[in-house]
Amino acid sequence: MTDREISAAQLKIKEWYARYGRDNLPWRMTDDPYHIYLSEVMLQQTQVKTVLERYYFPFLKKFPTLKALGDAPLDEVLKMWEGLGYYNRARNLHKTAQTLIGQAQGAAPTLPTEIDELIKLPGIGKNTAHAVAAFAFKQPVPVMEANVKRILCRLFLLKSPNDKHLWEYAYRLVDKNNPFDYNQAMMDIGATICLPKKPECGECPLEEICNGKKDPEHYPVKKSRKVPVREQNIQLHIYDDKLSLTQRTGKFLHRLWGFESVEMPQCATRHIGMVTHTYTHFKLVCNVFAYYETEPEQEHYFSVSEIKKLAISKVDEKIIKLYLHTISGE
DNA sequence: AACCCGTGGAT
DNA sequence: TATCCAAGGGT
Repeated sequence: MTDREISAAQLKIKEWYARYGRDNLPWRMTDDPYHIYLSEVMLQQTQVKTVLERYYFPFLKKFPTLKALGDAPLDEVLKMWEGLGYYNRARNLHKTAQTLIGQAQGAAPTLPTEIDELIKLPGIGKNTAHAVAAFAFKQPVPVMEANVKRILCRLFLLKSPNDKHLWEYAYRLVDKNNPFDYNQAMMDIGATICLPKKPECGECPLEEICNGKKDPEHYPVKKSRKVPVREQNIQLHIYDDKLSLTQRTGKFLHRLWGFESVEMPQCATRHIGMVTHTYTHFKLVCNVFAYYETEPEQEHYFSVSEIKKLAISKVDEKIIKLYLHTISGE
């Protein structure tokens, strides 16, 4: 594209954004870098609707500042993240807040304004660093996430480009006079018009210059993924109407409370049902067994109301639900 | 570079 | 119901 064509496209984008942009997103209406940073992390691989309706406001109410976040116990942060998934994000958020508190030496902690400093912080990759720089600090840099990626693939007929290539296109197109509006507009166009399936090219401000408008769904090529099934036996240790839960230590669902799997359930257990849960890379099928103990054999036992205070993953929530359903039918 | 890491919206 | 995939990052 020539410079003239790029300028024309930027003008179209700007005009479209003024009329159709999503102007009610709270992280667009604040200047607080911490709020913008939090939204960017929450929105990683997560839809706007989920963050907006269930997580953004409660989290900020509980942790209004970087200082409040870093000073809080990690388990409280995880509890506010419960159900949002990719829990490493919560851990890295907490770690980053603590790092910045340390660097502030008693003053109020602040986020760095430069991309090369932002990207050193855990949980901030190239895109999030660019997003914070553009949205919180008005720097003339592009973002390059799922929406922008799809638009670029269609504009320039890219089937499976690498990120380096995509960043080159993104830098060429960004409106350096209006990086905030430009980037927000690109994400809105991707989220509302340039959809993965059945994009509405007739409504798109970039239709004239788009090379992929004839067969947009061919760009980019979608990769199929197969989801292997894993079977597990879950043995509930029950003592005095309380359940034994442990805090996970591995990479998967790290630090969340839940039930451990066993090779073989002990004798004197009762099969109370099955629970399935589909993750991105595998499907879990759990056979759940109840084991009633006459004296405590595990470390921690929790009543139902005590469990509600712990951060628990969705599959363990399903197991608890099955257990409650079982005992209510007795 | 390929794989791991969660959950739910949308169709 | 099954499938895709979302404001990605870490390893």
